[in-house]
Amino acid sequence: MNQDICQVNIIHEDRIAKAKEQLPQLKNVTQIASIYKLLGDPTRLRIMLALNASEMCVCDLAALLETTPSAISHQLRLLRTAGLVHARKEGKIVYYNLEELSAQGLLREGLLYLETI
Amino acid sequence: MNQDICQVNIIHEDRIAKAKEQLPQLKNVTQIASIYKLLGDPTRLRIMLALNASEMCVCDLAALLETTPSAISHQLRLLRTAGLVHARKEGKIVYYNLEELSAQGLLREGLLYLETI
DNA sequence: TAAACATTTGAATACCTATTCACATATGGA
DNA sequence: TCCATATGTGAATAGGTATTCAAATGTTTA
Repeated sequence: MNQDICQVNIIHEDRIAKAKEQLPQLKNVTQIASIYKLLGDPTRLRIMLALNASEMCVCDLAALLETTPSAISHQLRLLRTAGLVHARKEGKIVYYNLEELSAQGLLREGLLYLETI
Repeated sequence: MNQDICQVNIIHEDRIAKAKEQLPQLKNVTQIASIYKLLGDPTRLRIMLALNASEMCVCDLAALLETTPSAISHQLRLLRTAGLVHARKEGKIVYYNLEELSAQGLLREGLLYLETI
């Protein structure tokens, strides 16, 4: 079959039209996707779930997740840039927290999903 | 600093212990992460949102999302394997639907997240 | 000041993955 | 039967990314 964009053989124009109305702009969908993507890595998701339990520093997270502070720090930067966590510095130590009202609903739904399996 | 697993310098044992209690098993966290990851790609997320609006076939999705049926089919296979969508064949045409009670809560939260930006 | 330590950062690397392309399969109609 | 069409599939590839390693930065304390 023709590999080009499927323009000729549109099967259900009504359904396509309805979905087109309901679908957010690509730009916005991409933005939501970027949040899902951040939660889609086990290390980052564990960081988020750990911070959901308690404020923690980089070394805490490294010990808890049995990895290196460097790996944690790299991932925290991504989470921070996306506004999912924020940092609070106290002397040498940097404490990380979940950003309220950002991804907690998504985290909650993820845990609910787990219960259904 | 030592790049090995951070065992020596555990800063807040109480917080680590609390988080360790609350954190699901790595195996389970990884499974949730795999769902987020599937939603973390713009093409797949748009497929999911489109199917949330209406049942559609591969060609419909290709036309709506302005890509090839092949690309759509590849992504649908991943979504099907994960149990997020299911297929219903009718003659030549394969209709795809969202699997109820699977990722709809996650989708809803994603759209809510969009409203907060 | 010097040393120890928590964290960050940049480059390198190994792995993953989304799309494309070519082709196969399957179904319906002429 | 032959053809058009809808979908699936496998290999190849280009781009993305998580981790590691080495080094730097900033901060406290001796």
